[in-house]
Amino acid sequence: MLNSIFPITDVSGSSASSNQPHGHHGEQAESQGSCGGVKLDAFKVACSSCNLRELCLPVGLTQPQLSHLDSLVAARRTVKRGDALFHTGDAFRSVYAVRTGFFKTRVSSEDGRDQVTGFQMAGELLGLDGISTDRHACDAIALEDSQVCVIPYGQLEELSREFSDLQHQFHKIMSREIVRDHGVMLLLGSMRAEERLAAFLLNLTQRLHARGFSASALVLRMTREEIGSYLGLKLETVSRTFSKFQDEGLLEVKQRDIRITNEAGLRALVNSVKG
Amino acid sequence: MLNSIFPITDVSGSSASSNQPHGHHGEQAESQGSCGGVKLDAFKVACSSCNLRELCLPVGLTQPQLSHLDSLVAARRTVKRGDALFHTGDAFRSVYAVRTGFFKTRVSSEDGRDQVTGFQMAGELLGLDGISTDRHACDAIALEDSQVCVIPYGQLEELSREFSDLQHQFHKIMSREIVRDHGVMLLLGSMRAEERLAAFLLNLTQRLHARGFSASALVLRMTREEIGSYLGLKLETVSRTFSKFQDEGLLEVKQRDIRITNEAGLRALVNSVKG
DNA sequence: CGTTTGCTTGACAGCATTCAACGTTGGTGG
DNA sequence: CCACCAACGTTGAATGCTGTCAAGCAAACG
Repeated sequence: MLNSIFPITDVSGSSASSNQPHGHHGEQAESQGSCGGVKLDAFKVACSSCNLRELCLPVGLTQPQLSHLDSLVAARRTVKRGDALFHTGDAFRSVYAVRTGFFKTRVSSEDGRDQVTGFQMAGELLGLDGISTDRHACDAIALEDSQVCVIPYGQLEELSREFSDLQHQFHKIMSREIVRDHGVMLLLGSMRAEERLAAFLLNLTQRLHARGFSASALVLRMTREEIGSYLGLKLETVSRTFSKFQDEGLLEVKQRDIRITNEAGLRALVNSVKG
Repeated sequence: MLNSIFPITDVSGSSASSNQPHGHHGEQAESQGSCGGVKLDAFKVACSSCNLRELCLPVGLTQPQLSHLDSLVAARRTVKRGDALFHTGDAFRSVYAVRTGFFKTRVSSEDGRDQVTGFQMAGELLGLDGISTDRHACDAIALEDSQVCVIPYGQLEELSREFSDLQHQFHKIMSREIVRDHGVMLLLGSMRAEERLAAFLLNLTQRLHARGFSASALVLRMTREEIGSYLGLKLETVSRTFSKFQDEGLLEVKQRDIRITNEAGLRALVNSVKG
């Protein structure tokens, strides 16, 4: 039933309504060092043995290349739910690969409005915005207790000068983010509330499915307000649209537990949206 | 009056309503070869002597590095107004630097809607979306007769393995595109029509100013519909908003000729939007 | 167990869209 | 040179989707 590309450690057991892990707290008891006030896990977990390597930066690398990458990704960092991995304006030194947990990124305008620009899950990279000006251009906030691999950017550039495969994979990841952003523009610029939410749910389940989770049941890690911000809607509209989908038999909605009961119906609302 | 960072050849003379060049047709009479049905200019114009080098890929490179880049950017391509530089699905082989002219990029959903994702002017790069899947993920359409430098992507990766400065500059350009896209998301997700159009105009004039044009007078290269698509509005709304700005004394609008008469007033409408 | 935070729902208002008509511009060919 | 046509732009009136404001409920947290 689980079409696992790789086994996630400890998928939280027997819950029928969701097969997403709710915590991954087990590993965090490892010995931790500290560096500049942020907690860093001293234990090094090699990319070469990481179960996310088929979704993350190492895609397509050979074993020898992987061992070089291992020496680069020297530290992991734990970020508690609600805390920021980085803030707008922070000096940019590293990009981060989500190892466990869930993040949002958001940008803010001077007059206080803000916009969620993405949600990141295991294997996805954070911080690419910082290359442009050597300072981060958004906030990255953990939506649950999370762990990231710290990838010092200077060393990444260095290593990707040595290995064209790594270089190309890194470029692909940046390019994919651009393509994804354009898909979001299409969504924000031309879709109505129902279409936006349907596209959002299909995108989430597709990504979860690629990580071995159910394609039909999911637990939202974000609030209605955060969904609304991402989709350019108010939280009330998001809530109403969830209720509407439920009335129409497309979903079962219990707060953050969502079960898709008519995927074709959702798809019919969208017909598009890449990324 | 013209705060030129560099002199653009032949800024079209004495027009009071605009100091943007309307064509740059002069150079296109050069001898041209052909390659796969597309016109390629045989004349090689070196990056090292290009007046756009401070805005384009070569930013920050030394003379020796520049001469290497020169050997890479071997061809220029002419694209007539209305024609595509590339289409969605085309094989990705090169990125392109706009030399003269003006482009739009757009993505399309399966059900026919499309969204303009950006407008590109001299010195800006096109085609970065293609790295992700080896196929272009959008259409790039010339909004006026234009000329681009063809930068074979494989060779660019190669050369950027050799020169870290080039590598870093290329990464910066990709990152900047990501940051810009996030700014557009903020615009689409949280701003009202007036704010969107004000932000759009300020962004355009800022970029034109960086290229030596007036910060207050501009000629729009795109239709109301294209502006609307970019801003997530209908063309009627764009038109109405232009009229409203004119009534309020912020602009003088004569079809595509725009003169900003109260920049502070425009700025007050926005207070934000990067990119 | 109470407080806070998040979610749902209703009534109403407002901004942008839709539909429609008319005006303007630039190119083409008589 | 002028007429005509097509594409583009402007404006009005009415509709509708989403936002706003408000109230009540549910869940999470200490």
